[in-house]
Amino acid sequence: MMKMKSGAEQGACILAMVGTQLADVPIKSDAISERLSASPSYLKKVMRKLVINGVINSVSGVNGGFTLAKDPKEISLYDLLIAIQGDNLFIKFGGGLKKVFPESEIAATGERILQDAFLQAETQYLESLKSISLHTILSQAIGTEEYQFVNWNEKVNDELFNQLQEAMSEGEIS
Amino acid sequence: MMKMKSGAEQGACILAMVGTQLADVPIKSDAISERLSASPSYLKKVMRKLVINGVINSVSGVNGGFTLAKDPKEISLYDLLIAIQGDNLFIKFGGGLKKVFPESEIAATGERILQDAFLQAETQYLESLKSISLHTILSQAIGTEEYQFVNWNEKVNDELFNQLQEAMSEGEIS
DNA sequence: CTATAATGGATATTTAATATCCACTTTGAG
DNA sequence: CTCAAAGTGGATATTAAATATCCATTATAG
Repeated sequence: MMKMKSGAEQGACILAMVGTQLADVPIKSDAISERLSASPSYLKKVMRKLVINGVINSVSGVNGGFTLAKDPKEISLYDLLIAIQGDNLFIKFGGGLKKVFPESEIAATGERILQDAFLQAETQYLESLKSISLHTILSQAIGTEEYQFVNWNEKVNDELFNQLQEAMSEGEIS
Repeated sequence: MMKMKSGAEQGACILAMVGTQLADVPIKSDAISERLSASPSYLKKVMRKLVINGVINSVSGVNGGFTLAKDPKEISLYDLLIAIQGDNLFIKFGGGLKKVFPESEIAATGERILQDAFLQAETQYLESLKSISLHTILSQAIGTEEYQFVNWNEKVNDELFNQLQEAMSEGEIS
């Protein structure tokens, strides 16, 4: 089975599907993994991360599946990334400098400076991602504010997307 | 042999040693790997990355070793990270969305938005790291501007660092 | 010429990410 | 109440990437 380059990209695709799914019909994980040609069991674990982090909701059983847990305007790339990657995202500095300068304050001071610097950088990174919401991405890409119009659980006619695109390029400017 | 958590931390330790080495005596890679209790051959490859990226210089042969390629004020954490990690640092988005919305512009537009957003975030991250120089870290941690005073190729008396610390805490404020 | 140190390629090992399998729980329908 | 469909969770397997080793080569000083 083909491997996704990164869990984050997979997460983005998941949100694209959950976010465009008809609001009252939960999307099944199998529908997503099929479309992404991704490992069904692993994809479920990825989706679970999104559930645990409050990005999507899940319901078990017949008619079960996944829905967005919040308004798409309240779901940012920050939320996506934190949910998928947790704190495994960035460089972590341990106590390496202690080997260079043992038993003096030099190592401790140095590490503090390093940690502050990277924390600062990480904060900038994450803050930047907070400004892009799922709503922004979907409405811009699809060209309409009513993007919850697909039932991915059924066979999807991909031509529909083309028609939509054409209609948009004539009518309104997104 | 103990493994370093991350190449970046190892790189920081390397720069700490090269940066405090007596200016006219190149430091040998074996002196560094011994002190860091790191794999000598792998550490050489890490150092090679720093050489290739213009952070340090190398000389082969007897009396050979490594020296800083630039003024410590001109070496930033950005330089370190780029040298060590290259472009493997961040999330990369491939063409995953094309599976969700095939053959329409939706995927292309979506990916462009995502890529822009992450590029923006990465830029913020890296720019932030540019503001911290090796000079800043060493002078702050050690407490003096004359930090190129160690010959790591010889047996180092670690007590010296403690004495230095004490002298600093009496005399000047760093 | 020789000893020392960095370089580079091929390969091995280890770790983390990805994937699979299966037993379990939850839910709605009949 | 039972059954089938769907998510959950744990144990484990596979794969890819990072780390490590080995060894032959090149560069340099004496």
